[in-house]
Amino acid sequence: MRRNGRGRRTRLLAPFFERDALVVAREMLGKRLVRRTGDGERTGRIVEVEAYVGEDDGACHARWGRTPRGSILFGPPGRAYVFLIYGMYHCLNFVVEREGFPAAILVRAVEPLSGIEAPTNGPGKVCLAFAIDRSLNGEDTTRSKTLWLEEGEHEEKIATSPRVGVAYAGRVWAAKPWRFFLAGNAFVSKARGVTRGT
DNA sequence: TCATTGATGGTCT
DNA sequence: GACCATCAATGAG
Repeated sequence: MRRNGRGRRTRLLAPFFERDALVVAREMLGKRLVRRTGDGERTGRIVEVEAYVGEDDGACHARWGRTPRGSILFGPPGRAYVFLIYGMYHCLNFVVEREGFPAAILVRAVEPLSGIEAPTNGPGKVCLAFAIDRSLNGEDTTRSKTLWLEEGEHEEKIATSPRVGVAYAGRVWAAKPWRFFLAGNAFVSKARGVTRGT
């Protein structure tokens, strides 16, 4: 477990998130996702993410501008963006880049470390296993007592592929290699056709 | 192994 | 009214 000089685990703060989305996406791999509830603490290593970048990105929820749902994306970095998808699952993102520029990193898969009993190899399953729903939308993870990221490492190589489930975004945006995952990690999602990367 | 489908409700034009 | 950053179950080959 990575700890700072006083033996505490090190939380990721605004400067980490307030950078180029693709850089943050890569660096989020291996970091520790922490969720604290009345049931105790659940933690896991992030092994797969996707980047959604700007109003021009045909797959980003900011593509219509500042709609009620997407307004969180325009806010300060480090906040959680949680939305309901297909009427029954939630997706967890971390808002990145400077305030005013809409971008977020989707957490697609996690390797369980503690307190986890359900599978976490997919964005909907991560939210189920970590008890994450829309009540956490807008949560400031740089200060939150219930949801945040901590420092962490990985030795695996980083692989990339197009993002999953965004064919509607058009040829250009759907083809962007903005899915990042740890090559060979058993907890990466089993999305068809895009599980192999470089 | 691969492709297809149903569940289910919020959010968009 | 159509669509969707998902998932598990189903059935064909």
